[in-house]
Amino acid sequence: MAGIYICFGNDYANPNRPFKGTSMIELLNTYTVVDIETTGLDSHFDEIIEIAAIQVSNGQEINRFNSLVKPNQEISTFISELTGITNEMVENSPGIDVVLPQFLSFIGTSVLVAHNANFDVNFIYDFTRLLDLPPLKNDFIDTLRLSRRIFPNWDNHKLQTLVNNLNISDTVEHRALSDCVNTHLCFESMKGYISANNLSLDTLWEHYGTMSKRIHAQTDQFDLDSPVYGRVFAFTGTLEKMPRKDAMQLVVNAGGICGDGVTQKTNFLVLGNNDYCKAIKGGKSSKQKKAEKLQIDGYDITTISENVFYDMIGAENLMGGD
DNA sequence: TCTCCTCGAGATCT
DNA sequence: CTCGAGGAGA
Repeated sequence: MAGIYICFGNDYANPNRPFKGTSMIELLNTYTVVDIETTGLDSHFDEIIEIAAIQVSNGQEINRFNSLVKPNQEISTFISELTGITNEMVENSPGIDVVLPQFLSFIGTSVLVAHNANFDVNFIYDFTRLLDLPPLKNDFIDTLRLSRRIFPNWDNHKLQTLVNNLNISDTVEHRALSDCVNTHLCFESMKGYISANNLSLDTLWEHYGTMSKRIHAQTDQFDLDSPVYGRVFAFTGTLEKMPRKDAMQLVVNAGGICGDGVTQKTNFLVLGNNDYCKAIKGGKSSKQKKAEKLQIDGYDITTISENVFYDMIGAENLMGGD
């Protein structure tokens, strides 16, 4: 599908991990599944002992990465029993300083998929900083978050539970590559469940915030001279050339701001096809009427047609020129 | 009525 | 971390 990129993440930047990517909910077909095994839960004190990734294209695995990692500290018996990874096994394995650059090269800039993705992403992020590597910026999809939303009645949403309930396997191995395989299958299974049951991300997240809140910029490099930059947009009616949320995406990618309704802060109201309200008195939507009133009252708001909107967004943004 | 915020409860990862 | 509840402000 077209480049819709709905993110349902935090609006505020994480002060401890300023370059960390966004937790997005998007049913992508091309992504990289990642998983790590560690000596414990705390990325400040614990270390990675195994790291794996699976490159997925069109839903299918096309490549995999897998490596044990020798930590500086001893692996506790608790972790050895949990994962099956012993001190002996990692004795001759490379350190994280060797493995992490290879891993980062493998995942590139792809969107990551993981179960409780924040755990893996935070761990990897912190070790990129520790080793003075470029910080992990990849956006990511959390299958934990997705399963909680799709199956709210389940007792829990551990990977083990997903694997069982989705009839993928009986047991989970608690090894990095094995968990990647399971997470891959779980994600594909949930995507299938959504389409098979005529669900969609919009319906699943219908009451979470508002549409405009769910759309985040795909870039942090804005053209400050764009007529869109820093301006507040609202939409009314159905656009002809694209879904409204795609148009909102264009706005925020150009550094603009989207609102759901017309307020005193709105600068532009984009008029789509309003056939549906022909029957309404004056043939104008409530948003259009409100915009006209605000304009009369002296507010900086202009109603524009869909075509004028695309002109404002500008060929320089869509065609990569300057 | 709508938007923005703060806060607390509840999970999941090894 | 995520999400929803409840309050402040318009």
